[in-house]
Amino acid sequence: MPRPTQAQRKSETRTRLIDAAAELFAQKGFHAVSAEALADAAGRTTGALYSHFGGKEGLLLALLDVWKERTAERLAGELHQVADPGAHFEVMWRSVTRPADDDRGDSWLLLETELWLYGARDPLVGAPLARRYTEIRAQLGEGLADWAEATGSTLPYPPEETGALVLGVLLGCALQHRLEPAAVPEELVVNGLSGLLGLTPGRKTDRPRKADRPRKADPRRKADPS
Amino acid sequence: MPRPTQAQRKSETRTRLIDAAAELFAQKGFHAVSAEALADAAGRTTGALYSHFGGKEGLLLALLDVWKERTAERLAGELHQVADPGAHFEVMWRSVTRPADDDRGDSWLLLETELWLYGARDPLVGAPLARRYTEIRAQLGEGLADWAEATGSTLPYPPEETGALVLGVLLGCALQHRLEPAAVPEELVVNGLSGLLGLTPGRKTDRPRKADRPRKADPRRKADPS
DNA sequence: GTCTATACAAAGATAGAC
DNA sequence: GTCTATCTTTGTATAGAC
Repeated sequence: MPRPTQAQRKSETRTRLIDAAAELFAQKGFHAVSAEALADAAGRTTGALYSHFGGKEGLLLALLDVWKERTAERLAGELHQVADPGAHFEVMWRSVTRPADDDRGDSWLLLETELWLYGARDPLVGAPLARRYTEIRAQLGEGLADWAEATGSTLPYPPEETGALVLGVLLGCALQHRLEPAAVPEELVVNGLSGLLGLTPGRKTDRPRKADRPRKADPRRKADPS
Repeated sequence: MPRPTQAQRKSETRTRLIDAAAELFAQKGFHAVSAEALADAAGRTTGALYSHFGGKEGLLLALLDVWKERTAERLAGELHQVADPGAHFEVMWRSVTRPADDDRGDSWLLLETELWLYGARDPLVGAPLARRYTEIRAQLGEGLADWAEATGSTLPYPPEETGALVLGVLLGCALQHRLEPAAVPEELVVNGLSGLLGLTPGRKTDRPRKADRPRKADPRRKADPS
């Protein structure tokens, strides 16, 4: 870009600031990041930040919009290859727990939680955030319903509710995984999701749904508190 | 208490500050609460806060300890009546989503998330927090394993992993519920948890699991069996 | 549209009196 | 142990030059 126009520079500044916000909000949290730190990370100054977004909160809202789009794209991409749900869940789980591959690798869960927390306290953020979650549930649930329809199987819940449960497991397990990875092995989550939807857990192969009970691991050697 | 001793007053101040911290950290978030606001809410001044805890962070750590105990007690209390898991899950779900009954009513999820977020960023908080989650998983899993043993049924996963999945569903669904309560009805969570553990879902309503289910993209209101 | 400089407010933290 | 008073740092936000 030898000659960036004004419009280009403006757009570039917006992007830079939003990216910096995604990074820093995830890493340190909204309130722990100063406007100056954001501007610095974006290679600009606070003046530019205020000019574009009116302040930190405006930047957060803009970030939320971008975040919405990115999530939609990512989900659509991952849901596109409609393999069996087992491999499917594996991909989703990894996309939620991946260490630091791309920019929103490990930060993803942190930013997600940061946004949730902010949204739970401030309706101005909570409303669009709630809409976003609804869209995720819908995409997730309809993807699975499509798969079920294609394979002739049936899901035990309607699509939106299926999406809620799947998203719930992924989120809740990811939170635990972040603090103690060993406590939530990938296989457990994948099997759990399969079992949740009435598919046979522990069996990613073409096993009929209730033919055999899941591998009832029988390590009953825990302390007996009686 | 006509004559509070020094020790009593000291203990009282600690308690007051910790309670205020639980309340305010949940409501506004750690960084959004000033030391003065905490002291005010506790009926003390910042001097007392620094004297007791050395600062806001020390107060957070103390709060985490208390939080651990309270969670353990609460879980133990709720797990004690070993009815069937269905009613069991119902109680747990309600304890996680209750509006504002007692002090840690609605605030519970907020504070929980706030602590998680802080812990994910700061190992000093993350380590004890991780231990706490491990204990919760253990209590949860062993309670269910006990029940399974008592009724002769078998769980598809070992106790700790069962606890991880159950806690995951509860947390992940609670996060969604907070933003959009209608999207995560209680029945869905209870049925989901039952299905997850290999128990028959849909048990609360004596309706067979595949009774009627709206097709994908069917805007018809789903049959709400209640 | 962006930068420099700065006014203004708020928070963290401490010293010393009681 | 607790309070009052205060010091220092940090952050928000804006005004005006380029």
